[in-house]
Amino acid sequence: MEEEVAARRAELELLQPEKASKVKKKRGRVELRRIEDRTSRQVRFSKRRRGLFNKARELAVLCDARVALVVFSPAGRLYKFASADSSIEEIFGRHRDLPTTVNDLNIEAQDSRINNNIQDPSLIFICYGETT
Amino acid sequence: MEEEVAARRAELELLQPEKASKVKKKRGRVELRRIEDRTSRQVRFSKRRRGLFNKARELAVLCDARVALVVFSPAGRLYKFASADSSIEEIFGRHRDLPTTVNDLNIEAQDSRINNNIQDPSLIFICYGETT
DNA sequence: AACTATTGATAATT
DNA sequence: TAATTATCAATAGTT
Repeated sequence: MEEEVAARRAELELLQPEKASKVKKKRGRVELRRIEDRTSRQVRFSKRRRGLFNKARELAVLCDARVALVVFSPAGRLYKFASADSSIEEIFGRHRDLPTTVNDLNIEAQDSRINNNIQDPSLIFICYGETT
Repeated sequence: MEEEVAARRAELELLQPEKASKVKKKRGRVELRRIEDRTSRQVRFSKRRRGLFNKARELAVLCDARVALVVFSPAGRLYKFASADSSIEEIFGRHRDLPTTVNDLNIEAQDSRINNNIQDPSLIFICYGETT
């Protein structure tokens, strides 16, 4: 295995610099700005989203913290996590049919809080998304 | 620098296993369950919280995603992040004096949504915490 | 989608 | 309580 790596490196060094940079683009530090290429952005989103949610779960479990996390993908898909699962699920459960206007949202939000028996007053979490 | 590491390793290998395990406890995979020791738990919370929020910020910026994250420490302290800052800040701003009952929460929540001009209908995020 | 080199996060330690 | 570093985990680039 290590021999394969060494062989590959040797091979790369024999290439022209231009060619080598194409074969093996320098990674460098991750620049903290929007990724322009649409495909890369989506791929990175999938990878990083998974990582982020794992971290959130770990923090909640290991450290006995309450964590609520909501992410909308650029495409408008919704991802969520809450350590106080029952509360957030009750609230979310009513809103699979996502409303599209602010007025609708306000009305729905009131309904959801009134109709659900919220058990944990220290973490109330209401969220809506448009699936564009 | 590498020499120092090598020297230290060599030193450890000379120790008795019992002694060595005291000097250098095997890290192993992080077990996904509540950390019992209070101090460790708090230290880990601080470190992991910082990491989680960095990841959240990176996901939002790099991938142009909307991210909302709320964490309550075991001690009840509140930490939050939202990529749609203005929305969450408006909502949060009104609730520095944290209510303590579910009824209070419902009333306050209604007020906040009515009085704030919510600009971004695809990310509405209402959260309350008790500072115990 | 799966793999690997590399960076980044962090558990243990000082 | 903060700083260091050895190690593990996440992921950028590649296939």
